Amino acid sequence: MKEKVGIKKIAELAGVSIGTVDRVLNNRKGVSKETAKHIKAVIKHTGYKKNNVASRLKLANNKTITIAVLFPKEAYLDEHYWHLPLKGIHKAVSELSEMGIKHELHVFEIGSAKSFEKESEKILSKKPDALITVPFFIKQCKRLTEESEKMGIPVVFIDTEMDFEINNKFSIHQNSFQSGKVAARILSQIITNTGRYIVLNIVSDSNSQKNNQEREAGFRTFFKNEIQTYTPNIDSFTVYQSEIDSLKKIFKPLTKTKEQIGVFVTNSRTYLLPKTIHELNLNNRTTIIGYDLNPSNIELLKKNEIQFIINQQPEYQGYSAVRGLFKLITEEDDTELSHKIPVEIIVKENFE
Amino acid sequence: MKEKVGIKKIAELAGVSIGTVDRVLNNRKGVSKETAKHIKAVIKHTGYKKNNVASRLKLANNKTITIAVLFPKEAYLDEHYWHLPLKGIHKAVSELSEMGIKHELHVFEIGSAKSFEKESEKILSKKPDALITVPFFIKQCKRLTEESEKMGIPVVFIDTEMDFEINNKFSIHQNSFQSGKVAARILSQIITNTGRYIVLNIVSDSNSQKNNQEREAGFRTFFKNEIQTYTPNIDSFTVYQSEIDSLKKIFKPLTKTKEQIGVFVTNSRTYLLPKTIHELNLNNRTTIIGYDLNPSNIELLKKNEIQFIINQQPEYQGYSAVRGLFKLITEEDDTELSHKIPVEIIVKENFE
DNA sequence: ATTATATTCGTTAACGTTAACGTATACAGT
DNA sequence: ACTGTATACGTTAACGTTAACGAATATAAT
Repeated sequence: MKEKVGIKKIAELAGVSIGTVDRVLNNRKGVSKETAKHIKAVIKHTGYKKNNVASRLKLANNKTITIAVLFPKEAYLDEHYWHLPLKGIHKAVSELSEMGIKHELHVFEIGSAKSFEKESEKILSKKPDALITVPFFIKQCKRLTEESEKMGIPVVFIDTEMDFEINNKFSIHQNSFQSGKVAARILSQIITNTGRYIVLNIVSDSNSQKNNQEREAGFRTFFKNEIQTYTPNIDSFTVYQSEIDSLKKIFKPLTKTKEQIGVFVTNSRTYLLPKTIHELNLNNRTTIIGYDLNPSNIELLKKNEIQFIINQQPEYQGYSAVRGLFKLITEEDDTELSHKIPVEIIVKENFE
Repeated sequence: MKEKVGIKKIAELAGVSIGTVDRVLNNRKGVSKETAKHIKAVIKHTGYKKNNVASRLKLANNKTITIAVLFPKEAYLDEHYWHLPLKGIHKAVSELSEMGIKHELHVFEIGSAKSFEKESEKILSKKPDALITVPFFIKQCKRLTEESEKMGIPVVFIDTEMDFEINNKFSIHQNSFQSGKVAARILSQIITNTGRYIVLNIVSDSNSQKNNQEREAGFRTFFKNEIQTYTPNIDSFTVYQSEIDSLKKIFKPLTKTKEQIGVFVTNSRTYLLPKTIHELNLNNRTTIIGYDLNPSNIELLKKNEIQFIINQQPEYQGYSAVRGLFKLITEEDDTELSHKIPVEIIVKENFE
């Protein structure tokens, strides 16, 4: 049975008032060095831990924790992928609302680094307690983290891996390399050594390619490390979303063979492929694995025109970003702010 | 900007003291019918919602929420499956400990309905605020839910589906039927129409067979509904764990063919199979899919002697049972107490 | 020496909810 | 009418933390 020790007990043991104890706990000035040292010793000795329920009750109104969110403007749209992490953020914030926490959504244009820069400046000028965003624009994100570092504002990047190194950065995302390996494992079981493998990067203009590259690297590494018995032929293609018709050219040659085809689409634009596959009548010997449960992908999964989707649990990412930040701010514990999202495989039957 | 309305505001608006408001909120006696009605009207009108932070701060010491947990005694063992939901329970309880919540673990013998009965009686006599357990013994669980219903103690069953119907029951588990279908989907992609399918029930004496049956039913239903082009040969076998050597008899005939073999093990004892497969030299054309990430299964997955594991997120089940109960008790919201656990497919690469 | 200014600390009133306690009124029984 | 006892309510002190306010003492400036 642990003694419940609060600020009062500490004060009593140290022979000072609770006011003074509070001063050292929240390191406010006004305490002599000696007493501070003494009180700290008592605190350590008793193993005192702040009661956040009491603390937040007191602070909820005058010191609300404000979490700024900087997302692509598509987050507003119900049907869009970016809505999902936002939904998770909403959920966490509403669960914690009694603790005095709120969030403010700012949006930027996916294609415009300028708009990202502008909004991040606006956010920082408001001095939020924390920031959740997405590492799309390398240079701007670097700046942002530097600035917020100076201001003592923690930043959490979600969803995408960063191709730059910053200490003290927080990040919640799936390991792209690993997910590529998982995709390869699945396809390899189905296609085996008798079929063909195709890696498809369907890109839009402005995206960070880091994720795609890592995913492909993982995919190829799997075959290198795990498959000793044969060396499969893996062809990679990059297709711009604006020139999606070129998909036909890629798959046309395959109509002449009878082999199994395994396609690994390295991002969420997986839904752009099935039409072509269908038109070329390849659908009964093609297995498609891609990313993300956006409505289009779900639809095609249900129709069995996509066979596997790798889910990144975007809603959970937003949720745990908020939960993690709250823990960081209220108890200086950042352990929940840099975790890996498991690679989740989804098939048609997951929706039944 | 919502007006923050607390008990004080209600009192002011209703022209009574906060004491009286509190009395109607917690329906304690001592309020005249008229004033009660009036106050209730004001409450409804303002959309008042209890501040649980304040409430729990006040109540944490004298009215701790006690959650009884009745688990197989294997839950004590780190390496055992039943340790995982318990771990989740621990996590949630520790997160909520400041809110004044604790749990008490009681254990029963997996083989003994008597011990389950005995412990549940012991638990009820202690009048906990809630109970989390496992629906192993139909009759005893029925009794238990009836008794606790009378006493107003909510019960949450986790992990396993129940084959009995009780209203007002809470349950957190995976849909077995669905998981069987997912397993079938995966195997069907790999084995196709050229190979053989085997469903394996490795049972111990006393287990509820409900899960196994449902999983097999889902598995078979998949082929019935989804596969029009061929009718695969699916053989089912039941093997007692104590007579595990009989596995050899089952698989011996297959050594004479060259076909692909897909084995669906309907429970967590999947780890008992690979040895036999290996000994019969079938491992390079056999795909095994089973359940649960116990250490043995993980080991074999890493060695690629099991190819797929369906995870039921047992830790999360325990976690959300506690979270859900807390929400039920503190805000009469039971929405989080009857949810489905998604079917999660795990492969070797998930561990890298 | 006297006043001004820092430094160090204790006191106290909140935050919103709870419930024990106290008080006022009504109504019963004698 | 008088006492006893419900009944209906208000008052108040907690829960643990926070921080504004003020008091006391020390140090510096004149």
